[in-house]
Amino acid sequence: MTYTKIAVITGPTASGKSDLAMSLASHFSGEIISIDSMQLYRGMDIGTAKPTPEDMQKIKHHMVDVLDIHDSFSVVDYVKAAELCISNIYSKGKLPFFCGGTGLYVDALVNSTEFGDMENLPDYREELKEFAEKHGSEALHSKLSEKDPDAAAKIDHRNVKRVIRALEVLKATGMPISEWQRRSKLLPPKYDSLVIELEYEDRELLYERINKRVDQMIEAGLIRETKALMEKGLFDTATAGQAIGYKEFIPYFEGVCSLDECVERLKIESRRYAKRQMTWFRRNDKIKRIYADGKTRDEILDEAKKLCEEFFKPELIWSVKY
RNA sequence: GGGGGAAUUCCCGAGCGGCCAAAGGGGGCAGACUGUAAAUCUGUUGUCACUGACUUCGGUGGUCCGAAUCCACCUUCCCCCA
Repeated sequence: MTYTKIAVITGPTASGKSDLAMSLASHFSGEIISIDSMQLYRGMDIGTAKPTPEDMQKIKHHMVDVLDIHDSFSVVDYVKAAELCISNIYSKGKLPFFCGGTGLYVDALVNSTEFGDMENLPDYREELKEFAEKHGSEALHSKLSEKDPDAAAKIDHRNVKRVIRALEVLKATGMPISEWQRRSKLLPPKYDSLVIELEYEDRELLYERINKRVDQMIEAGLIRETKALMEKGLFDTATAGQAIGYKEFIPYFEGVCSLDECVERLKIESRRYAKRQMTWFRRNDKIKRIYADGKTRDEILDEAKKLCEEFFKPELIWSVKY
């Protein structure tokens, strides 16, 4: 039994995964599918470290610039669209290389998570949110405990967002979210995937890269970009406005903080994000981790190439034949 | 030159005789994560032989049963008058 194969290059922000993915895609005649929740949005270029127009000209990129900042989006939407990209790429005789650091998206894709068909219930969400504000998060949590004790046991009562989601799923589908999760885990994944994580063993090295990249973003015109997005209402949006790289400048525009203070804040937020990403990937025991410490681009590329060659062996023979 | 104020654990900052290894925040570290995920949330953060012991609150010396807290001197910094 052979599955469709996909390669995923992931890792914390500023680890150098885009660069690596570009090289791999060009070497293996592949195309890149971004697996990043923020590069989806048009106009959010510098702040999301989006591939440059030149990069995108060299190698075809999917799932970049597909949304307006006001569009809402979810993992489910992402996976659906990405699956289309995969078959599209294979139909051209090319190989799909995912590249990005959104852990939830990576897992949903790789595990073929079944989220269930449901409509969101924004009014119900709002109602629950108000309930929590009025009666406290514990009161909301006990509502969940009555109806879905398994989910309640896993979610901290202070994590109101999650509690609301669990209640919403129950109301919308009639089935507890814990049951959805249980069933989803039983389903076999649709794809055979190779997940490579690029990381740094020495945290300081990564943090230095992050700091440096933020400085480069500023030089590249991040403030201008933020201003333009702000005028379009970025900070009133549900998803795009959460991106690290823009909201950190709000105090500067409001005149509350200096630019330097906001830049420093952005660096901190980026570092902390990188940490969360690494925590996410660390629990994935199937991941192939490459430590970049002290290695040249070519050395890293060689390591990744070997993994890809082994993984895509049959596909590569096939493409040589024709 | 004279007068006043301040020095606290990685940082900011509370404490002003015992309940102080010292509030709170930041940062760090660790973790969770199944439809907003660059989001949301949790734990931890002096050392060790860790239900106890030891070393910390600018320095030195003192008062006291007992000091981060009181006194003296010293060092550094800030403010006011000159």
